[in-house]
Amino acid sequence: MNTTRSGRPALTRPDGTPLRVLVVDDDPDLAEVLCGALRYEGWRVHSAGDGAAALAEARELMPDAVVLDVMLPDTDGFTVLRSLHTVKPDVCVLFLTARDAVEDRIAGITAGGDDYVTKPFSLEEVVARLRGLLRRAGMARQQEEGPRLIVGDLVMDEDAREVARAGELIELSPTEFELLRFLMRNPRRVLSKTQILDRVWSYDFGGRAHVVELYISYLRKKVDAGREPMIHTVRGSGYVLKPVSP
Amino acid sequence: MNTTRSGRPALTRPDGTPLRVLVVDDDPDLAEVLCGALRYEGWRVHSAGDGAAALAEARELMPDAVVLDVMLPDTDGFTVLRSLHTVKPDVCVLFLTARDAVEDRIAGITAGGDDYVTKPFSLEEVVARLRGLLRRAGMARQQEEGPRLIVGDLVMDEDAREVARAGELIELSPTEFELLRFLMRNPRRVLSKTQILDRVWSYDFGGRAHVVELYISYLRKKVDAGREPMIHTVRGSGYVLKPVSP
DNA sequence: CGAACCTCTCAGCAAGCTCTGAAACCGACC
DNA sequence: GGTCGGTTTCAGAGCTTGCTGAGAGGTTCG
Repeated sequence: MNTTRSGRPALTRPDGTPLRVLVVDDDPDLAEVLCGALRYEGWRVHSAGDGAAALAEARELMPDAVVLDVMLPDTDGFTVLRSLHTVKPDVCVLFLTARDAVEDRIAGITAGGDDYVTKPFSLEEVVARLRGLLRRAGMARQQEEGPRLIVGDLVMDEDAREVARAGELIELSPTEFELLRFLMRNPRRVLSKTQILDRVWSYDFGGRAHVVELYISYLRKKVDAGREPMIHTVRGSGYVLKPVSP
Repeated sequence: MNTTRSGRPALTRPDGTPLRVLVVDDDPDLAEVLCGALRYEGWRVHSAGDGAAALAEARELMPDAVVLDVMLPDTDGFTVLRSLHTVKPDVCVLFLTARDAVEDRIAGITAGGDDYVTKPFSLEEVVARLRGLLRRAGMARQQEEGPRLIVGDLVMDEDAREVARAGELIELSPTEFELLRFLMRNPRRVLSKTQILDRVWSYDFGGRAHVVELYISYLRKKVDAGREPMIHTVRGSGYVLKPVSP
C-alpha cells in the first residue's frame, strides 16, 4: 500500500497509485518547499518554473492537480489554466497569489471548483486545500467517508470548519483550528515545535517557537477543558495528541 | 453514484449517466468559466466557439442542453437553434444575450420552452435556469421532489421565487434571493466571500468582497430576524448556513 | 416625471485575533 | 533543597476583520 513518509496512509487515486501533482512557481526555493511538503503526503510531484515548462510537464505527467502561481515570468496563471484544461479537462488547480492581487484577478476562478491561497501561506493550508479539491473532484479515493478527522472522541469537519469533543461543539480561531488539524492528522506522534512552526505558520513567519506553546495552551483550554487530557507535553521534544484510553 | 465536485448529488439523466451540455460562445474566457461552473455540477461539458463548430460538436456529443450565445462570429444563435433541432429535436437551449438585444425575437423563442439570460449574468443564475429547463423537459431525474430547497425550517421555492422560514413568508430582493439560494444549495459548508462573489455576482462585477458582507447582513435581518440564527460567520474563512439544531 | 426600490461605496465602530514580554511554574539533576 | 532550563500562563498592545448606518446613483414602475 502506498503510504506517506509520515507513515499514515496516503490519499491515492482510485486505482491505488499515487496522486500526481505539478507545482508551478518561478521561485525555486518556494517550489522546493512545496514539493517537499506534497511528497511528504505520498504524492508524485513534479515542478516547473514557467508557463511553457508547465504545459510540457503537464502533457507528460498528466497530473491530477496543479499548484499554480498566478504571476509567472512568461504568462499569467489564467492563460496556463486554459491551456491546462485542453490538455486535461478535469485537472484541479490551486492558485497561489499575493494578498493584494486577490480581489481583481481571482474573479471567476473559484467558480469552476478550483481554489486559491494567498501568499504567504502555511503548508498545512496548501495541503488541506489540495486534499479538499481532489476529494471533491472525485480524483482521490475516499479513505473514510467525507471530510472528517477523528481522534478518540474528538471530531473535526473540515468543510464546515467545525470541531466537537464528545459531541460538544468547540469554537476555534483560525490559527487554533489549523494547529489542531495538524495534530489530528498526526495522532500519537510527537511533533516538535519547529515542525509545527514550519507547517502551521506561514513560511515567512519571523517569530519564535514560543507562539506554539501559547497556542497549545489555548487549545488545551478549549479541547481538554475539564476533560481527560488529549494533548500531552513531551519535555524536550514537543507535543502529542492521543485518544484518551488505548 | 455520480456526484458534483461540491459533494452533493448531481442532477443526472434518467439512466444515471451525467447530463451532457454544450457551451457555445466566442469569448474563450467566458466559455472557460461557464464550462467550469457546469462541470462543477457534475455534468459532462463540451464547448464550441462558433456556429459551425457547435453543430459539429453537437452531432458528436448529442447534448441534453446547449448554452448558446445569440451573437456568434459566423451566424446568429437562432439559425444555430434551427440546425440543432434537426440534429436533436428535444434539445433544451439557454440563450445568452445582451441586455438591450432584440426582446421580441427572444420572446418567440422562450414560447418553445427554452429560456434565456441577459449578459452580464451570474453563474448561479445560469445553472439554476439550466436545471429548471432540464427538469421541466423531463431530461433530468428528479432527485428530490420539485424545485424546492429545504434547510431546517427554511424553505425556498425556486419557481415561485418564494422563501419561508417556519411557514412565514420572507420578501427578498433579487440579489438577496440568489445569495440565499447559493447558501441553501451548500448547507453546512463554509463558503468564502470570493467563492460567493464568483458564483452569485455577475462575472464582470468589479467590486470588492465587501458587498458580500453587506448582503449577508441584509439576509440576517430578514432570515434570522429574532429567531435562532442559521447564518453564521466563520472569521477568516467565510459564512455557513446551518439548520438550527442538527 | 416622480416615487419606491435596489445596489453598491464609504467610513466609523466593535469585536476578535495574534503575538510580545514578563512572571510563575514545574521537573530533573546535582 | 537549590538551581536551571524548559514550559505554562497572564495581561496587554497593535492589528485585522466584520458589521452596520448613511447616502449616492441607477433602475423600475406607476
